[in-house]
Amino acid sequence: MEQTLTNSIQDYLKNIYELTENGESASTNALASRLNVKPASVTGMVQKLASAKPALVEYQKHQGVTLTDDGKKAALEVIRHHRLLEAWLVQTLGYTWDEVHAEAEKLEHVISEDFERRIAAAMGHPLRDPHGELIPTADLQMPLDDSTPLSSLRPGQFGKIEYVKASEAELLRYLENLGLIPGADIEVKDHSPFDHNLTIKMGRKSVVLGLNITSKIYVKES
Amino acid sequence: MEQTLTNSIQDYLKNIYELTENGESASTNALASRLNVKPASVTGMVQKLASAKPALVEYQKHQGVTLTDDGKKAALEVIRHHRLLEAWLVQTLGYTWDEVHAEAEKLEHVISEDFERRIAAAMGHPLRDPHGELIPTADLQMPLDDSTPLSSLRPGQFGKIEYVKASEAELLRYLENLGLIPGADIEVKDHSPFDHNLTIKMGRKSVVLGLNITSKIYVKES
DNA sequence: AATATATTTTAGTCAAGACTAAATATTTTG
DNA sequence: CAAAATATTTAGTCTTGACTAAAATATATT
Repeated sequence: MEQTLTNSIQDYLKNIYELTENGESASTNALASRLNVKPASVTGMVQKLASAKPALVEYQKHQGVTLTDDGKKAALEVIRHHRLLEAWLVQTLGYTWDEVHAEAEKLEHVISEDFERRIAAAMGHPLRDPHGELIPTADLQMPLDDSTPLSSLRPGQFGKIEYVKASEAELLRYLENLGLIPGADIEVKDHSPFDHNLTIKMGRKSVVLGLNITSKIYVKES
Repeated sequence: MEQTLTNSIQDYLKNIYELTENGESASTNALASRLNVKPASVTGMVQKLASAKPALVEYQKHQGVTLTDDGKKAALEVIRHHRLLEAWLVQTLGYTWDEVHAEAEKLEHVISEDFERRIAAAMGHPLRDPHGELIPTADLQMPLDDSTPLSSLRPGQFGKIEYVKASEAELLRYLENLGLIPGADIEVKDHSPFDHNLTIKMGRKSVVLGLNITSKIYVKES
Protein backbone atom coordinates (compact mmCIF):
# COMPACT_ATOMS: atom_id res chain seq x y z
CA MET A 1 0.00 0.00 0.00
CA GLU A 2 2.94 2.34 0.50
CA GLN A 3 3.58 3.08 -3.14
CA THR A 4 5.43 6.30 -3.73
CA LEU A 5 3.23 8.47 -5.84
CA THR A 6 4.62 11.04 -8.24
CA ASN A 7 3.77 14.72 -7.83
CA SER A 8 1.64 14.48 -10.89
CA ILE A 9 -0.40 11.59 -9.55
CA GLN A 10 -0.82 13.30 -6.20
CA ASP A 11 -2.18 16.32 -8.05
CA TYR A 12 -4.63 14.18 -9.95
CA LEU A 13 -5.87 12.52 -6.78
CA LYS A 14 -6.18 15.78 -4.87
CA ASN A 15 -8.18 17.35 -7.65
CA ILE A 16 -10.40 14.33 -8.09
CA TYR A 17 -11.08 14.48 -4.37
CA GLU A 18 -12.07 18.12 -4.53
CA LEU A 19 -14.29 17.59 -7.56
CA THR A 20 -16.07 14.63 -6.01
CA GLU A 21 -16.67 15.97 -2.51
CA ASN A 22 -20.26 16.70 -3.54
CA GLY A 23 -20.88 13.07 -4.45
CA GLU A 24 -20.67 13.61 -8.20
CA SER A 25 -17.98 11.93 -10.24
CA ALA A 26 -15.26 14.08 -11.82
CA SER A 27 -15.33 14.62 -15.57
CA THR A 28 -12.29 14.42 -17.78
CA ASN A 29 -12.77 18.00 -18.85
CA ALA A 30 -13.16 19.43 -15.38
CA LEU A 31 -10.03 17.68 -14.25
CA ALA A 32 -8.13 18.79 -17.30
CA SER A 33 -8.86 22.44 -16.73
CA ARG A 34 -7.97 22.27 -13.05
CA LEU A 35 -4.70 20.53 -13.79
CA ASN A 36 -3.81 22.72 -16.78
CA VAL A 37 -3.53 19.68 -18.93
CA LYS A 38 -5.35 18.52 -22.03
CA PRO A 39 -8.37 16.22 -21.64
CA ALA A 40 -6.64 13.48 -23.57
CA SER A 41 -3.86 13.44 -21.00
CA VAL A 42 -6.40 13.04 -18.24
CA THR A 43 -7.93 10.02 -19.91
CA GLY A 44 -4.54 8.41 -20.12
CA MET A 45 -3.61 9.04 -16.52
CA VAL A 46 -6.99 8.05 -15.19
CA GLN A 47 -6.81 4.73 -17.01
CA LYS A 48 -3.45 4.15 -15.46
CA LEU A 49 -4.66 4.96 -11.96
CA ALA A 50 -7.64 2.67 -12.41
CA SER A 51 -5.48 -0.28 -13.30
CA ALA A 52 -2.76 0.36 -10.73
CA LYS A 53 -1.85 -2.53 -8.42
CA PRO A 54 -4.08 -1.24 -5.65
CA ALA A 55 -6.46 0.78 -7.82
CA LEU A 56 -6.59 4.44 -6.89
CA VAL A 57 -9.66 5.41 -8.88
CA GLU A 58 -12.86 3.88 -10.14
CA TYR A 59 -13.31 4.55 -13.81
CA GLN A 60 -15.73 3.61 -16.58
CA LYS A 61 -15.34 5.02 -20.04
CA HIS A 62 -17.50 8.04 -20.48
CA GLN A 63 -18.61 8.09 -16.89
CA GLY A 64 -16.09 10.19 -15.00
CA VAL A 65 -13.79 9.21 -12.14
CA THR A 66 -14.18 8.50 -8.44
CA LEU A 67 -11.58 7.71 -5.82
CA THR A 68 -11.20 4.28 -4.28
CA ASP A 69 -10.49 4.13 -0.56
CA ASP A 70 -6.79 3.91 -1.32
CA GLY A 71 -7.05 6.89 -3.64
CA LYS A 72 -8.95 8.89 -1.05
CA LYS A 73 -6.31 8.17 1.57
CA ALA A 74 -3.60 9.42 -0.75
CA ALA A 75 -5.61 12.52 -1.61
CA LEU A 76 -6.28 13.35 2.03
CA GLU A 77 -2.61 12.97 2.80
CA VAL A 78 -1.74 15.61 0.22
CA ILE A 79 -4.55 17.87 1.35
CA ARG A 80 -3.44 17.52 4.95
CA HIS A 81 0.07 18.49 3.93
CA HIS A 82 -1.19 21.45 1.99
CA ARG A 83 -3.39 22.85 4.71
CA LEU A 84 -0.92 22.29 7.51
CA LEU A 85 1.72 24.00 5.42
CA GLU A 86 -0.48 26.99 4.75
CA ALA A 87 -1.20 27.35 8.43
CA TRP A 88 2.44 26.95 9.33
CA LEU A 89 3.74 29.40 6.74
CA VAL A 90 1.26 32.00 7.88
CA GLN A 91 2.02 31.47 11.54
CA THR A 92 5.79 31.27 11.40
CA LEU A 93 6.86 33.27 8.37
CA GLY A 94 4.24 35.97 8.20
CA TYR A 95 2.80 34.96 4.86
CA THR A 96 -0.65 36.34 4.16
CA TRP A 97 -3.57 34.16 3.14
CA ASP A 98 -3.21 34.92 -0.52
CA GLU A 99 0.55 34.37 -0.63
CA VAL A 100 0.72 30.89 0.85
CA HIS A 101 -1.11 28.86 -1.70
CA ALA A 102 1.55 28.56 -4.39
CA GLU A 103 4.26 27.78 -1.89
CA ALA A 104 2.20 25.07 -0.19
CA GLU A 105 1.30 23.65 -3.58
CA LYS A 106 4.95 22.81 -4.16
CA LEU A 107 5.93 21.80 -0.64
CA GLU A 108 2.97 19.48 -0.12
CA HIS A 109 4.55 16.85 -2.37
CA VAL A 110 7.95 16.68 -0.78
CA ILE A 111 7.64 16.94 2.98
CA SER A 112 8.14 13.81 5.05
CA GLU A 113 5.67 12.34 7.50
CA ASP A 114 8.08 13.42 10.17
CA PHE A 115 7.92 17.00 8.98
CA GLU A 116 4.14 16.79 8.88
CA ARG A 117 4.05 15.58 12.48
CA ARG A 118 6.43 18.27 13.63
CA ILE A 119 4.55 21.20 12.20
CA ALA A 120 1.20 19.79 13.28
CA ALA A 121 2.52 19.45 16.83
CA ALA A 122 4.19 22.86 16.75
CA MET A 123 0.84 24.44 15.96
CA GLY A 124 -1.11 22.37 18.46
CA HIS A 125 -2.84 20.24 15.84
CA PRO A 126 -5.01 22.90 14.25
CA LEU A 127 -8.45 22.04 12.90
CA ARG A 128 -8.55 24.51 10.05
CA ASP A 129 -6.12 26.19 7.70
CA PRO A 130 -5.92 29.98 7.32
CA HIS A 131 -8.70 29.93 4.73
CA GLY A 132 -10.95 28.17 7.21
CA GLU A 133 -10.76 24.84 5.40
CA LEU A 134 -10.80 21.74 7.55
CA ILE A 135 -7.52 19.89 7.88
CA PRO A 136 -7.74 16.11 7.46
CA THR A 137 -6.72 14.30 10.64
CA ALA A 138 -3.46 12.41 11.07
CA ASP A 139 -5.32 9.16 10.39
CA LEU A 140 -6.62 10.65 7.17
CA GLN A 141 -10.24 11.29 7.95
CA MET A 142 -11.86 14.50 6.85
CA PRO A 143 -13.49 15.97 9.98
CA LEU A 144 -17.19 16.77 9.85
CA ASP A 145 -17.90 20.39 9.18
CA ASP A 146 -20.14 21.59 11.97
CA SER A 147 -20.29 25.17 10.76
CA THR A 148 -22.75 27.07 8.58
CA PRO A 149 -22.60 30.54 7.08
CA LEU A 150 -23.93 33.15 9.47
CA SER A 151 -26.25 34.18 6.65
CA SER A 152 -28.25 31.01 7.09
CA LEU A 153 -29.12 31.63 10.75
CA ARG A 154 -32.68 32.87 11.55
CA PRO A 155 -33.56 35.56 14.09
CA GLY A 156 -33.45 34.17 17.59
CA GLN A 157 -30.67 31.70 16.86
CA PHE A 158 -27.36 31.73 18.76
CA GLY A 159 -23.94 30.74 17.47
CA LYS A 160 -20.21 30.85 17.99
CA ILE A 161 -17.91 32.04 15.21
CA GLU A 162 -15.72 29.26 13.86
CA TYR A 163 -13.83 31.02 11.11
CA VAL A 164 -13.99 33.81 8.57
CA LYS A 165 -13.51 32.84 4.96
CA ALA A 166 -12.01 36.00 3.52
CA SER A 167 -8.60 37.09 2.42
CA GLU A 168 -8.93 40.86 2.20
CA ALA A 169 -6.91 42.31 5.05
CA GLU A 170 -9.23 45.31 5.18
CA LEU A 171 -12.33 43.25 5.79
CA LEU A 172 -10.56 41.14 8.36
CA ARG A 173 -9.43 44.17 10.31
CA TYR A 174 -12.92 45.61 10.15
CA LEU A 175 -14.43 42.43 11.58
CA GLU A 176 -11.73 42.16 14.19
CA ASN A 177 -12.52 45.66 15.39
CA LEU A 178 -16.13 44.67 15.78
CA GLY A 179 -15.13 41.64 17.82
CA LEU A 180 -16.27 39.30 15.07
CA ILE A 181 -13.45 36.84 15.47
CA PRO A 182 -13.31 33.07 15.94
CA GLY A 183 -14.69 32.18 19.35
CA ALA A 184 -17.10 35.11 19.61
CA ASP A 185 -20.68 34.33 20.71
CA ILE A 186 -23.42 36.00 18.76
CA GLU A 187 -27.17 36.16 18.48
CA VAL A 188 -29.18 36.97 15.38
CA LYS A 189 -31.73 39.63 16.23
CA ASP A 190 -33.30 40.69 13.01
CA HIS A 191 -33.36 39.74 9.37
CA SER A 192 -34.32 42.11 6.61
CA PRO A 193 -35.59 39.78 3.85
CA PHE A 194 -35.40 42.39 1.15
CA ASP A 195 -31.70 43.21 1.26
CA HIS A 196 -30.58 40.21 3.34
CA ASN A 197 -29.09 42.37 6.07
CA LEU A 198 -28.78 40.72 9.49
CA THR A 199 -28.78 42.49 12.82
CA ILE A 200 -26.31 40.71 15.09
CA LYS A 201 -25.93 41.12 18.80
CA MET A 202 -22.73 40.31 20.67
CA GLY A 203 -22.75 41.12 24.32
CA ARG A 204 -24.40 44.52 24.50
CA LYS A 205 -23.27 45.55 21.02
CA SER A 206 -25.43 45.35 17.89
CA VAL A 207 -24.23 45.43 14.28
CA VAL A 208 -25.97 45.24 10.94
CA LEU A 209 -24.15 43.12 8.38
CA GLY A 210 -24.81 42.58 4.68
CA LEU A 211 -24.89 39.26 2.86
CA ASN A 212 -21.43 39.86 1.43
CA ILE A 213 -20.16 39.58 4.97
CA THR A 214 -22.55 37.14 6.64
CA SER A 215 -21.90 34.58 3.94
CA LYS A 216 -18.22 34.61 4.78
CA ILE A 217 -18.57 34.20 8.52
CA TYR A 218 -19.00 30.58 9.51
CA VAL A 219 -20.59 29.76 12.85
CA LYS A 220 -21.47 26.75 14.95
CA GLU A 221 -25.06 26.91 16.09
CA SER A 222 -25.61 26.81 19.81
CA MET B 1 19.22 33.63 -17.73
CA GLU B 2 16.21 32.69 -15.62
CA GLN B 3 15.74 29.21 -17.00
CA THR B 4 13.85 26.92 -14.69
CA LEU B 5 16.11 24.02 -13.94
CA THR B 6 14.78 20.56 -13.16
CA ASN B 7 15.54 18.93 -9.83
CA SER B 8 17.82 16.55 -11.59
CA ILE B 9 19.85 19.31 -13.19
CA GLN B 10 20.07 21.19 -9.91
CA ASP B 11 21.47 18.04 -8.33
CA TYR B 12 24.05 17.68 -11.05
CA LEU B 13 25.18 21.28 -10.65
CA LYS B 14 25.32 21.09 -6.89
CA ASN B 15 27.43 17.97 -6.99
CA ILE B 16 29.74 19.31 -9.65
CA TYR B 17 30.24 22.35 -7.46
CA GLU B 18 31.14 20.25 -4.47
CA LEU B 19 33.53 18.08 -6.47
CA THR B 20 35.29 21.05 -8.02
CA GLU B 21 35.70 23.25 -4.94
CA ASN B 22 39.31 22.10 -4.74
CA GLY B 23 40.03 23.34 -8.24
CA GLU B 24 40.01 19.89 -9.85
CA SER B 25 37.46 19.04 -12.49
CA ALA B 26 34.77 16.47 -11.69
CA SER B 27 35.01 13.04 -13.26
CA THR B 28 32.10 11.21 -14.79
CA ASN B 29 32.53 8.37 -12.35
CA ALA B 30 32.73 10.50 -9.25
CA LEU B 31 29.59 12.32 -10.24
CA ALA B 32 27.80 9.10 -11.06
CA SER B 33 28.43 7.60 -7.67
CA ARG B 34 27.36 10.75 -5.84
CA LEU B 35 24.18 10.98 -7.84
CA ASN B 36 23.38 7.29 -7.68
CA VAL B 37 23.28 7.12 -11.40
CA LYS B 38 25.29 5.23 -14.00
CA PRO B 39 28.33 6.90 -15.57
CA ALA B 40 26.75 6.72 -19.00
CA SER B 41 23.85 8.82 -17.74
CA VAL B 42 26.26 11.43 -16.45
CA THR B 43 27.94 11.72 -19.81
CA GLY B 44 24.58 12.33 -21.44
CA MET B 45 23.47 14.96 -18.98
CA VAL B 46 26.80 16.72 -18.95
CA GLN B 47 26.78 16.99 -22.71
CA LYS B 48 23.37 18.52 -22.50
CA LEU B 49 24.39 21.04 -19.86
CA ALA B 50 27.44 22.01 -21.88
CA SER B 51 25.38 22.81 -24.94
CA ALA B 52 22.52 24.54 -23.12
CA LYS B 53 21.55 28.01 -24.32
CA PRO B 54 23.65 29.69 -21.64
CA ALA B 55 26.07 26.83 -21.02
CA LEU B 56 26.07 25.62 -17.44
CA VAL B 57 29.22 23.51 -17.59
CA GLU B 58 32.51 23.39 -19.41
CA TYR B 59 33.11 19.98 -20.84
CA GLN B 60 35.68 18.23 -23.04
CA LYS B 61 35.40 14.57 -23.75
CA HIS B 62 37.55 12.60 -21.38
CA GLN B 63 38.49 15.61 -19.30
CA GLY B 64 35.86 15.97 -16.63
CA VAL B 65 33.44 18.82 -15.99
CA THR B 66 33.66 22.32 -14.56
CA LEU B 67 30.95 24.86 -13.90
CA THR B 68 30.56 28.02 -15.95
CA ASP B 69 29.69 31.20 -14.09
CA ASP B 70 26.03 30.58 -14.84
CA GLY B 71 26.32 27.02 -13.61
CA LYS B 72 28.06 28.14 -10.44
CA LYS B 73 25.32 30.66 -9.74
CA ALA B 74 22.70 27.96 -10.07
CA ALA B 75 24.67 25.61 -7.85
CA LEU B 76 25.15 28.21 -5.15
CA GLU B 77 21.46 28.98 -5.21
CA VAL B 78 20.64 25.35 -4.44
CA ILE B 79 23.35 25.12 -1.80
CA ARG B 80 22.10 28.31 -0.19
CA HIS B 81 18.62 26.84 -0.08
CA HIS B 82 19.89 23.63 1.40
CA ARG B 83 21.93 25.20 4.14
CA LEU B 84 19.35 27.80 5.08
CA LEU B 85 16.76 25.05 5.26
CA GLU B 86 18.91 22.91 7.50
CA ALA B 87 19.44 25.81 9.84
CA TRP B 88 15.75 26.67 9.75
CA LEU B 89 14.55 23.13 10.41
CA VAL B 90 16.91 22.75 13.32
CA GLN B 91 16.00 26.08 14.84
CA THR B 92 12.24 25.99 14.44
CA LEU B 93 11.27 22.34 14.40
CA GLY B 94 13.82 20.77 16.68
CA TYR B 95 15.44 18.56 14.10
CA THR B 96 18.90 17.32 15.02
CA TRP B 97 21.90 17.72 12.75
CA ASP B 98 21.69 14.23 11.38
CA GLU B 99 17.95 14.34 10.70
CA VAL B 100 17.78 17.47 8.59
CA HIS B 101 19.76 16.49 5.57
CA ALA B 102 17.25 14.34 3.73
CA GLU B 103 14.44 16.80 4.32
CA ALA B 104 16.50 19.75 3.08
CA GLU B 105 17.57 17.71 0.09
CA LYS B 106 13.97 17.60 -1.09
CA LEU B 107 12.86 21.07 -0.07
CA GLU B 108 15.85 22.84 -1.60
CA HIS B 109 14.44 22.35 -5.09
CA VAL B 110 10.97 23.70 -4.51
CA ILE B 111 11.11 26.72 -2.21
CA SER B 112 10.59 30.15 -3.73
CA GLU B 113 12.99 33.06 -3.54
CA ASP B 114 10.44 34.64 -1.27
CA PHE B 115 10.58 31.70 1.10
CA GLU B 116 14.36 31.83 1.02
CA ARG B 117 14.32 35.51 1.97
CA ARG B 118 11.84 34.95 4.75
CA ILE B 119 13.72 32.20 6.52
CA ALA B 120 17.05 33.97 6.07
CA ALA B 121 15.60 37.10 7.64
CA ALA B 122 13.85 35.15 10.40
CA MET B 123 17.19 33.67 11.43
CA GLY B 124 19.09 36.95 11.13
CA HIS B 125 20.96 35.94 7.98
CA PRO B 126 23.15 33.20 9.48
CA LEU B 127 26.66 32.63 8.15
CA ARG B 128 26.81 28.87 8.69
CA ASP B 129 24.44 25.93 8.70
CA PRO B 130 24.17 23.54 11.66
CA HIS B 131 27.05 21.47 10.29
CA GLY B 132 29.23 24.56 10.28
CA GLU B 133 29.21 24.85 6.50
CA LEU B 134 29.24 28.36 5.08
CA ILE B 135 25.98 29.57 3.58
CA PRO B 136 26.31 31.30 0.20
CA THR B 137 25.18 34.92 0.37
CA ALA B 138 21.95 36.23 -1.13
CA ASP B 139 23.91 37.47 -4.14
CA LEU B 140 25.32 34.01 -4.59
CA GLN B 141 28.90 34.40 -3.47
CA MET B 142 30.49 31.76 -1.29
CA PRO B 143 31.95 33.62 1.72
CA LEU B 144 35.61 33.14 2.50
CA ASP B 145 36.27 30.59 5.20
CA ASP B 146 38.37 32.24 7.86
CA SER B 147 38.48 29.23 10.14
CA THR B 148 40.96 26.39 10.54
CA PRO B 149 40.81 23.18 12.54
CA LEU B 150 41.99 23.66 16.10
CA SER B 151 44.37 20.79 15.42
CA SER B 152 46.44 23.00 13.16
CA LEU B 153 47.18 25.66 15.79
CA ARG B 154 50.65 25.68 17.41
CA PRO B 155 51.39 26.22 21.07
CA GLY B 156 51.16 29.89 21.95
CA GLN B 157 48.49 30.67 19.38
CA PHE B 158 45.11 32.11 20.35
CA GLY B 159 41.77 31.61 18.68
CA LYS B 160 38.00 31.91 18.92
CA ILE B 161 35.78 28.90 18.22
CA GLU B 162 33.71 29.34 15.07
CA TYR B 163 31.87 26.07 14.90
CA VAL B 164 32.05 22.39 15.74
CA LYS B 165 31.71 20.00 12.86
CA ALA B 166 30.20 16.99 14.56
CA SER B 167 26.81 15.38 14.71
CA GLU B 168 27.06 13.05 17.69
CA ALA B 169 24.91 14.50 20.48
CA GLU B 170 27.18 12.92 23.07
CA LEU B 171 30.31 14.67 21.83
CA LEU B 172 28.48 17.96 21.54
CA ARG B 173 27.23 17.79 25.09
CA TYR B 174 30.70 16.93 26.30
CA LEU B 175 32.22 19.94 24.55
CA GLU B 176 29.43 22.18 25.73
CA ASN B 177 30.11 21.18 29.31
CA LEU B 178 33.74 22.12 28.84
CA GLY B 179 32.69 25.50 27.47
CA LEU B 180 34.00 24.61 24.04
CA ILE B 181 31.20 26.30 22.14
CA PRO B 182 31.15 28.85 19.31
CA GLY B 183 32.44 32.18 20.58
CA ALA B 184 34.75 30.76 23.22
CA ASP B 185 38.30 32.15 23.34
CA ILE B 186 41.08 29.65 23.71
CA GLU B 187 44.85 29.38 23.81
CA VAL B 188 46.94 26.40 22.78
CA LYS B 189 49.40 25.62 25.57
CA ASP B 190 51.06 22.41 24.64
CA HIS B 191 51.31 19.97 21.82
CA SER B 192 52.30 16.36 22.23
CA PRO B 193 53.71 15.49 18.80
CA PHE B 194 53.58 11.77 19.38
CA ASP B 195 49.87 11.31 19.96
CA HIS B 196 48.69 14.70 18.65
CA ASN B 197 47.06 15.70 21.91
CA LEU B 198 46.67 19.43 22.51
CA THR B 199 46.49 21.16 25.85
CA ILE B 200 43.99 24.00 25.58
CA LYS B 201 43.49 26.80 28.04
CA MET B 202 40.26 28.74 28.30
CA GLY B 203 40.10 31.28 31.06
CA ARG B 204 41.68 29.50 34.01
CA LYS B 205 40.64 26.05 32.84
CA SER B 206 42.93 23.64 30.96
CA VAL B 207 41.86 20.62 28.94
CA VAL B 208 43.70 18.02 26.93
CA LEU B 209 42.04 17.08 23.68
CA GLY B 210 42.83 14.37 21.13
CA LEU B 211 43.05 14.77 17.38
CA ASN B 212 39.64 13.18 16.89
CA ILE B 213 38.23 16.23 18.65
CA THR B 214 40.59 19.03 17.71
CA SER B 215 40.11 18.27 14.04
CA LYS B 216 36.39 18.89 14.40
CA ILE B 217 36.62 22.21 16.22
CA TYR B 218 37.11 25.10 13.83
CA VAL B 219 38.61 28.31 15.12
CA LYS B 220 39.48 31.76 13.89
CA GLU B 221 43.02 32.67 14.77
CA SER B 222 43.43 35.80 16.86
C1' DA C 1 56.45 -0.26 -25.69
C1' DA C 2 52.77 -3.63 -25.11
C1' DT C 3 49.26 -5.20 -22.82
C1' DA C 4 45.97 -5.17 -19.10
C1' DT C 5 42.72 -2.53 -16.58
C1' DA C 6 39.86 1.13 -15.65
C1' DT C 7 37.19 4.97 -17.24
C1' DT C 8 34.39 7.20 -20.40
C1' DT C 9 31.56 7.54 -24.35
C1' DT C 10 28.30 5.98 -27.95
C1' DA C 11 24.23 3.85 -29.44
C1' DG C 12 20.04 2.24 -28.75
C1' DT C 13 15.92 1.24 -25.09
C1' DC C 14 12.55 2.33 -21.82
C1' DA C 15 8.95 4.57 -18.84
C1' DA C 16 6.47 8.82 -17.53
C1' DG C 17 3.59 11.95 -18.73
C1' DA C 18 2.57 15.42 -21.62
C1' DC C 19 0.73 16.69 -26.58
C1' DT C 20 -2.04 16.69 -31.33
C1' DA C 21 -5.20 14.92 -34.50
C1' DA C 22 -8.69 12.01 -35.50
C1' DA C 23 -12.43 8.93 -34.07
C1' DT C 24 -16.38 8.09 -31.12
C1' DA C 25 -19.80 9.00 -27.54
C1' DT C 26 -23.06 11.85 -25.40
C1' DT C 27 -25.92 15.94 -24.98
C1' DT C 28 -28.43 19.58 -26.46
C1' DT C 29 -31.43 21.67 -29.36
C1' DG C 30 -34.36 22.89 -33.31
C1' DC D 1 -35.84 12.56 -33.01
C1' DA D 2 -32.17 13.81 -35.93
C1' DA D 3 -28.49 17.36 -36.41
C1' DA D 4 -25.23 19.97 -34.32
C1' DA D 5 -22.44 20.91 -30.56
C1' DT D 6 -19.72 19.17 -26.86
C1' DA D 7 -17.12 15.84 -24.34
C1' DT D 8 -14.23 11.87 -24.28
C1' DT D 9 -11.23 8.49 -25.99
C1' DT D 10 -7.79 6.38 -29.12
C1' DA D 11 -3.58 6.33 -31.50
C1' DG D 12 0.59 7.87 -32.23
C1' DT D 13 4.46 11.46 -31.16
C1' DC D 14 7.68 13.98 -28.23
C1' DT D 15 10.86 15.08 -24.33
C1' DT D 16 13.26 13.97 -20.17
C1' DG D 17 16.33 11.40 -17.91
C1' DA D 18 17.31 7.12 -16.67
C1' DC D 19 19.36 2.26 -18.31
C1' DT D 20 22.40 -1.62 -20.73
C1' DA D 21 25.77 -3.28 -23.75
C1' DA D 22 29.38 -2.47 -26.57
C1' DA D 23 33.02 0.47 -28.34
C1' DA D 24 36.56 3.73 -27.56
C1' DT D 25 39.95 5.93 -25.05
C1' DA D 26 43.04 6.59 -20.95
C1' DT D 27 45.90 4.94 -17.52
C1' DA D 28 48.82 1.54 -15.30
C1' DT D 29 51.71 -2.44 -15.21
C1' DT D 30 55.17 -5.25 -16.50
